[in-house]
Amino acid sequence: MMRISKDPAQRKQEIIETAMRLFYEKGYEKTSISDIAKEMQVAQGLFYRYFPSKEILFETAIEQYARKQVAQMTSILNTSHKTLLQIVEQMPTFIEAEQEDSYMKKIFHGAGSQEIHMRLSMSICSKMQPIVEQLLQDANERGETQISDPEAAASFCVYGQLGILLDQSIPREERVRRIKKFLTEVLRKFQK
Amino acid sequence: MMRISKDPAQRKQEIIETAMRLFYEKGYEKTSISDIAKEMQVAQGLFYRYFPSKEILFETAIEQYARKQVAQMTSILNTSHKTLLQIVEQMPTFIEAEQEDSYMKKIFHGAGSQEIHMRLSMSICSKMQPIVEQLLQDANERGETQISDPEAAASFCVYGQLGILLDQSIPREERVRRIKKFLTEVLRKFQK
Amino acid sequence: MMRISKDPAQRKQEIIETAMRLFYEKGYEKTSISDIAKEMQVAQGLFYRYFPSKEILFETAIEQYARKQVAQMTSILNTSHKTLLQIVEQMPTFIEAEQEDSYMKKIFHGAGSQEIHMRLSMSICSKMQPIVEQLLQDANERGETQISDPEAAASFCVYGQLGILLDQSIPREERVRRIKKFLTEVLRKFQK
Amino acid sequence: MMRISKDPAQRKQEIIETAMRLFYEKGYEKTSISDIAKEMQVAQGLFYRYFPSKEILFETAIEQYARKQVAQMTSILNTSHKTLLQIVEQMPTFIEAEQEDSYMKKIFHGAGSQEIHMRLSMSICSKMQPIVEQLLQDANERGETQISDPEAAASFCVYGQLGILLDQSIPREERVRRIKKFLTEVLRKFQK
DNA sequence: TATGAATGAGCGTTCATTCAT
DNA sequence: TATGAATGAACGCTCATTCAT
Repeated sequence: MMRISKDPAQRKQEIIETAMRLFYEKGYEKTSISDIAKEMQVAQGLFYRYFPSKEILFETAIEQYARKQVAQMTSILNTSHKTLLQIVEQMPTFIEAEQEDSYMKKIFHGAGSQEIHMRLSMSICSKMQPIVEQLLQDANERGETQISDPEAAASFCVYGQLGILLDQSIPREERVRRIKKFLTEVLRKFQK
Repeated sequence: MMRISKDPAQRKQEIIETAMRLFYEKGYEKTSISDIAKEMQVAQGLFYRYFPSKEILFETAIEQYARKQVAQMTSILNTSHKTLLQIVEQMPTFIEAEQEDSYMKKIFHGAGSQEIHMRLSMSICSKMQPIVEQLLQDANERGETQISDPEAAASFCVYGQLGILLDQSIPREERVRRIKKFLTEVLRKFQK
Repeated sequence: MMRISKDPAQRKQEIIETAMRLFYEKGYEKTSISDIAKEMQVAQGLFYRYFPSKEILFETAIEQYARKQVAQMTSILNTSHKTLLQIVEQMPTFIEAEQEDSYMKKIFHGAGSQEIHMRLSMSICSKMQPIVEQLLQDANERGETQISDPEAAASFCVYGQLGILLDQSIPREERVRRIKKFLTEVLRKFQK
Repeated sequence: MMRISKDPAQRKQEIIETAMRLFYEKGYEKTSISDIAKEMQVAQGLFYRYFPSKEILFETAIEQYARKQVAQMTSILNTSHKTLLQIVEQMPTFIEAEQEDSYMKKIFHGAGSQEIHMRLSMSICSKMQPIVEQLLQDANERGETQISDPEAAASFCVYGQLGILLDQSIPREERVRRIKKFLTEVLRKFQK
């Protein structure tokens, strides 16, 4: 086979993306290093120049994807001061936070490995919770709301979305709309 | 090895329990049928008289445990008519719904396979959501509350707990207390 | 399960027949003792009261079936003195020698385990060869024919049929007809 | 263990030959992949780089050996025009068509797995029949013979040899001699 | 005689990982 | 940096056979 040298960072990224796509399509355990190498048209051994093991790759990939999603979702936060209601309105949800990632487009829509789906969702949630908690505290301090347990509240705000989000019998936009509507409703009740 | 015949139903249950314990301790993929057999002091082949495959055992076990938990949690429901507030107060949570199950005692407390933990939690949540949704609808019909989207609300009530529940830096009873307190608070705001 | 006692000889025969049917349908190696027991609606352990091992059963069954077929084919021989030509005309071939055996009906017609098919054919051929050899010697002695190497001739007469017999693109009766016609033709040339 | 890389084509052939030898010595089912690997002093997993399954290896090997044998037997055919009698005289038989193949030398001589022997013989016969049929038709067309059913005749010529060939009580050369003598005798009778 | 739960050895196959080139 | 043949340890699963009842 022809030998193609690439920029290491780029190669690494290529591996992560190919792997995630396959992990999502077939599941982690059912995706072999050989599958990934075949897909990339590259020798199996090359993999071990970039990752010490399959498991590390998996963690790295999940982490990277979760981070990307969180970055997307929080992209509106730091630009200016907003009320919670505005944030709820404007913040992209899990679903909307997808863009160019070829496989990400599928992940909250159709079938695919539930395993990865869940794992990624949980990773995203655990990253979002402290961020939301801070938002709630800030709102409390601004006198905008009166929430007695911001940590618990953040848990409900973040993880509470999962039930609707994972319900694939509801159309995609509908899910987002209802989540936002519900959060808005609750929020109003917590405003002074 | 000595040959000990047992009642098939009992043997099957014994397999489920041993398997779940090991799955929880080591993870699904890292627990081999051989491990389970060794733990039971039984021939490996015996397993296949009771389950056609490891995967089926897994599904069966998760399903059984989820069902048990849900039964526990909903045990107070059918006895009499109660207000939502009473239900929230009295309903056992994930955590409290543990009793005799040798391994269940550990699962929401200490370490162990996140994988099984999550999988079980999700299974329980997906079973609880429609039940809670019905409770909310009933309360609406009784004129007790005014919740515009009971399905979304149920999602937040059920899945929303996960963030707190999974936070092992908080002591166990504390977690339950805070969840109940938060739910009660929100609920009050939705009462007419 | 209900316990049904049967005449041992009958049970043994029942096992042979069930086994042969399954061997034919699925192949020897792919048929398990458990399959046979299930098919007979009988406990697995029962098998070992009648046969010391699966392999012995197989040999016994092949032998019995081959013997039956040979008996069929040679049934016309001992009744009276006949010329070779008459014998060829009247002798049932492999194919025609089938009767009541439910599975035998299929064996030389449609699909099924080539393995058993071949094994049985070979067993039948090896039993037929010395018989045919004797017929040829007798004919020589009667002055009816002049065949220099009756053993070789018998080999060609018996095994030679296989090519046509196994050719399932030719209709069943056609195969028999052509074999008999060819043998008759050759035979005529060997008559003085 | 030392790591010895070889040319893939050569390795594949090495596997085929080792496997065939073991299949012949012990039978197909009783030869495990592990046996083959041990014999080759190679890791078991290596096998699966070359063959997707044991069964495919078997078919490949039988096919290859049958083809080789047929090529040997038909090697004299295309060089020039010959009469059937000359062909019979000169054509190498099954037995003579063996040469360098280490295990082939044994196969038509001594004991060994009847199973492989038969399977190979049948494969060779089924390949030879149409070739012989064509030879007979050509002879008919040349006016050399008058054979009414060349297909049936070919079947007898090819498969008919099996009885003698498989009779291991007769010395090897003797078997060949008698087959050729018999075929010659019959052939003469079919000449005009 | 019959049952069927239990045994235990072994098999085909997979795959993360290594290493000579 | 890249290759891909080779390793070797497991693993899920099957099944002929045994034996307590």
